[in-house]
Amino acid sequence: MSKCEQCIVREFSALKALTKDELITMSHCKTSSKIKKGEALFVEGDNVNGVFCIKDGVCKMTKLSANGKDQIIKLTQKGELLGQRSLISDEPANLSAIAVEDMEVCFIPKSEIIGFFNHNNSFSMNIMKSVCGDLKDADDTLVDLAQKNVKERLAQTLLYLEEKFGVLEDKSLRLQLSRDEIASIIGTATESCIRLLSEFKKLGLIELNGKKITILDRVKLKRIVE
Amino acid sequence: MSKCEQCIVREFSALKALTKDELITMSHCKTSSKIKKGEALFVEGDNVNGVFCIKDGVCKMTKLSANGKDQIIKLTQKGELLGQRSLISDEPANLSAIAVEDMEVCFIPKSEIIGFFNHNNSFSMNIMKSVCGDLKDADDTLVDLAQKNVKERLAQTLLYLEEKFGVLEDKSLRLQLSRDEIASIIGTATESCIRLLSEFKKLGLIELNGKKITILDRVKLKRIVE
DNA sequence: CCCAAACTATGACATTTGTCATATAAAGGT
DNA sequence: ACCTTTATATGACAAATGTCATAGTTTGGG
Repeated sequence: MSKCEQCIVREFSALKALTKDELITMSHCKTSSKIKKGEALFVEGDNVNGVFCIKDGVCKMTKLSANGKDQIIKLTQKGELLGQRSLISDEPANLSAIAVEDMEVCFIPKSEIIGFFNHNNSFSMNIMKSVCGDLKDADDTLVDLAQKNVKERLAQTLLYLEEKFGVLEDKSLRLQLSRDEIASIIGTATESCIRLLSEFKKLGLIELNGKKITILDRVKLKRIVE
Repeated sequence: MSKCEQCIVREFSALKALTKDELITMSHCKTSSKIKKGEALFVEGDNVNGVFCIKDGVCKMTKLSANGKDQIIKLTQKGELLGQRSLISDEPANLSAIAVEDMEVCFIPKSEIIGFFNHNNSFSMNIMKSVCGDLKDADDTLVDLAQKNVKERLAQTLLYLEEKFGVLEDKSLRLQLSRDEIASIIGTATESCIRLLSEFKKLGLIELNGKKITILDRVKLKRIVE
């Protein structure tokens, strides 16, 4: 059992407000696990009963639409927490969390979090700010989905993936998603997504190499987004 | 200056957790005002510095898109609070709040709310649950925008307007929005919205009389939504 | 009461996007 | 290493949606 004190999650999440004593308590009640790419941390409707800390890897938060397609609502990575909303609302998960890379996570039971919540004002404030940040992001995404066309949304998503997850040594996007997953972020058919990626490639905006995508012309992509 | 104790907002919002003493304190620091249809309570980027209680009327929360069109993110009515997210995040408003009916509101300054927040656990929990509810709604709307077509979204919106705001004596929707506003909820061009309303009318699903919309066939509308 | 401005309605057409079919390429299990 | 499955790619076409034009209708201010 490793200590929570040095954990990357502490550095980037609401957990940074915890005291040394609280961290020690947490070290004793947490459970660590490894999740393989494609596996679910939880799915819509599950009672999560706690919060996950992502020590490594990336997962997609998805929701199944009536038409049978999954929509990706959010990508969550190393250093972030999962399941805060369910915990506060005291409701089953509204979204599924599926690993898009192999992950390492810790699970902290609800009772523990509630305890910190009630005794550490700065911790509860952090959690609330994080939920508020999610709400702002969701509202912004909602406007883009309603008002931008597919091409604009694709350009925006490529820039977002570069900004949030960075690039590899060869300059290609670090987070490698399938065409299907990219389509599921921008809310379009897989074929439309593939077609537009080909178009961007022909225009010299990006380079494609299997799953590797390299952004060649940020300025023109930004111009497409507007 | 009226008392807050009997106010409808207390009944339906996070304020129900306030004690008698807190309500009295609030009565003394609140400011009431009337907002005419079309006027703004606040706009994107404003420092709101407090929370609005809606005593009467309805307002739309909108965000301006890069293409110059407003997107309606949420409709808020009598009994609800406004501006919670900005207050918690300590950020300028992400959305504008514009009256779609004449409104009566009270404004409670930030300092007051923060005070309740720090001393009344059940109040802060209520506010958090309310923000979490907004997040869930936003995520759900996001999936609908991404995966449903305009016809499905229009049918869904009509049913939603009936459910949330009810009907008048003549069975028409109580909340009367312009075609432009309806289009701005479902994220489409005004003309498309008008065309589909005409189509629904021809199919006998609804009746149109100026701004009045009457739902005639809930079952078929639900079938369109899926 | 009248008039300008805003809203509603509809046609014609262009553009965007989705669907189906098919071919090739890549990935993963035994 | 082989084979099945899955992912990527592209064409052809249909359907959905946006845009522009125009006309009738309603609304609100003076």
